[in-house]
Amino acid sequence: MIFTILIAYFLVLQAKDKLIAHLRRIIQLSPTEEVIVRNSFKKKHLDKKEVLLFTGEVSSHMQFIADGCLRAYYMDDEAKEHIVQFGIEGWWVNDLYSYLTQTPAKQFVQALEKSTVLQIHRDTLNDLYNEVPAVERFFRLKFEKAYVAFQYRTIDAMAKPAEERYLEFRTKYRDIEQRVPQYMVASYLGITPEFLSALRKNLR
Amino acid sequence: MIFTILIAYFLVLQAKDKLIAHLRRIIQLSPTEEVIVRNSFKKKHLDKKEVLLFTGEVSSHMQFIADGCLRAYYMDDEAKEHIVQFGIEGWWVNDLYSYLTQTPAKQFVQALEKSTVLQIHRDTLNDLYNEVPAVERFFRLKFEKAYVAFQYRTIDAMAKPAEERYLEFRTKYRDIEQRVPQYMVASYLGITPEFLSALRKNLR
DNA sequence: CGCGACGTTGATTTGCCTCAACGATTGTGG
DNA sequence: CCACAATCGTTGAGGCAAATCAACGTCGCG
Repeated sequence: MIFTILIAYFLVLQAKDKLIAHLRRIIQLSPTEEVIVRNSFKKKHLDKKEVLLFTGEVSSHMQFIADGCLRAYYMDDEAKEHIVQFGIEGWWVNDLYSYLTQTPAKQFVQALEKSTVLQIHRDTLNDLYNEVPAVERFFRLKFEKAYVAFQYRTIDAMAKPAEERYLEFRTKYRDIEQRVPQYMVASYLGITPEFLSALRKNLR
Repeated sequence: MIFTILIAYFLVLQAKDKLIAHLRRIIQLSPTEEVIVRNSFKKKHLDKKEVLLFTGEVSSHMQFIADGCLRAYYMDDEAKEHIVQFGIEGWWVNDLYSYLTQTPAKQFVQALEKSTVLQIHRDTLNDLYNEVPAVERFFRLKFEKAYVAFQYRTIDAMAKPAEERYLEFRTKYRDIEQRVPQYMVASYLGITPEFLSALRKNLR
């Protein structure tokens, strides 16, 4: 019993250590600030297939993935899934539109493996921006990067053929490709599983 | 002569007033801070078709459009243009990847009309983030919004047929549609001018 | 006026989708 | 631990959305 508690506590530390290391790669934090940041996040374990955010809910947390693999996706009017984003250790995942505008989410956020995320509530984070300005800088830089990444994804989606996009996905996210089923890669790329299968055959 | 100078000075003020009003819609600025911000930007006039940033150059400024209309676009290997972004009064335009990573731009930024932009140098802006933290908040919020917008554009590009995307563009950017040639709208939507023409015929 | 920039039209081709069926794994309850 | 059901990947036939190519009409403008 005590042993289990110790292990659990150790896992919390581990997860938060990852977060702090992640932040430190981009900004500087004083020891005091580090403590404030640590205390602002809560750990949450997710089983495989567990849903962290449902369509229709309002997203109230930012989520850092300490362990595991998640996806954000939405269902169109024909009940087809479209994957917006994958996330693994060290990534952030959310329906950001819902979070920012406090409107019902259009996306699901779901664990694809047993995962651990660190959550920070919107109000806590907004306070944190004032208490620890470096955190605001962190997110500014983060969003700049994320914005650019999506810009390129958009351009690619419109201008490049599926095969090229697949090959780029492959080199860029080799770790992800091996952890998720192929039909999800297809969904991420905006093509059908059948067509991706055909593509792959062609590449051999 | 003096008269011209007076008009020019008036235009500078006008342009910077627009910028300040733009910032004030999102953040608060003390009178002192306002002056600092004003002095950080330099005005630049652009003729129709003038290029503000060439592919291969490194983008060193953020640019606020005070007046006119610009586009950011890139050329693929087959020398075809792809429009990444339009911008009119009150928008920001740049090859952000180049700006952030200080690598050669892949995009052109070009005026589609006689335009006025306010430029701030990267170094100046980075200093400004420290001097006037509200500016950093402004850009964090800006990029959050821009990120979400591109996320939706990506999803739409992959999941929705061209006709639907065109109709959405139309309602969302009616002001832009009327100011730019139709083939640029097609390029923005990721379709050929011929196909857009056919679509429009179909809609009547 | 004449030229270049822009929009349109039609014929043909192609990239990707739909639907249906079938193996191969995986996983799960009895 | 096996049997059976899901889940996942693959194949192939047929169809549609959008691209390509070529030609032509119409402006606005130097």
